[in-house]
Amino acid sequence: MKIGELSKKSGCSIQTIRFYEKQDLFEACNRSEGNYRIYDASSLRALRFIKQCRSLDLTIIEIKQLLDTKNNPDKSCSSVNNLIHQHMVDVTHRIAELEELKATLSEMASACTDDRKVKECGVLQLLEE
Amino acid sequence: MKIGELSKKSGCSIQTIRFYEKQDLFEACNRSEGNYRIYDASSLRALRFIKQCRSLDLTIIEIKQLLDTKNNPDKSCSSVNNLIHQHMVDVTHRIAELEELKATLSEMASACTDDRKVKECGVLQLLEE
DNA sequence: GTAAAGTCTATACCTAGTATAGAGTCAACA
DNA sequence: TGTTGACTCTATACTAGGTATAGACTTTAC
Repeated sequence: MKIGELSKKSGCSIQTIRFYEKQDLFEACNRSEGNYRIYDASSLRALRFIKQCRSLDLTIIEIKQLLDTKNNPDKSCSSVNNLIHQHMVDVTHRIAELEELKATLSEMASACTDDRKVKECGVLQLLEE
Repeated sequence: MKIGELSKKSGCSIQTIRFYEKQDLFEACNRSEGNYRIYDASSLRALRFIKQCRSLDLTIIEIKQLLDTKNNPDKSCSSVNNLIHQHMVDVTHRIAELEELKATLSEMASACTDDRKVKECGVLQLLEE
């Protein structure tokens, strides 16, 4: 199949597929006579794996590490587990930050609920502090 | 005061201050004979306002809009209130996304809690799906 | 034969800065 | 007076993960 079909089947845009290839995340594939990229079912599986990882917000570098690990089936998988665990810690931390931000924004919003003039705006006054 | 002092007093790095100036977020100031930027107390106030806004995760464009609004003290402040409100909605939305991600990661982590071989790793198996 | 759709590479752009190189300025000290 | 060191200047490149374009080429359909 050509890149357009792979794009539709995988849900990744054509540019993204080419981008992953350039990042060495996705193997450069065979080319047709006219220099078109030609993919098969295994390309689709590989791309779906990458997409799954990205949906977990793993970075491209981390995904490369995972792929590298996958190529050593007899090694320990602890690095994989650690990666996921560390990500969970990071996400938890980020949620806490955003909760704090939300509280600040909420406080801010309640400083000026009605329609005033700019010079009397409670929100702007809080921002000045 | 020179940029180094402003940097220390504001907590913004020197590069960031120059970056804000280039983005027209922060007014280009007077220069000394030797072409050094010279700031005063009002520069510090302006920079602190920007920093406060950035800590709320407002974009540079949004901050520009706020500054523009601030220059019209007799206009309505509703755009300011809307901005803060919309941001709260966005942050709430982002938190929900991250909570979902966290749940997925947690499920994933529990698929392989012990130290196995890569080919038996529960996490990698889930990632293949 | 030709038009439209698809693909190719290369490049620029996005956010909000950060990091660097290479040059100039200024104050203090010998 | 010379020089050292700290500070500042501009310009440029880089970060992450793509997205968007231009201009050329290939393939398909009528």
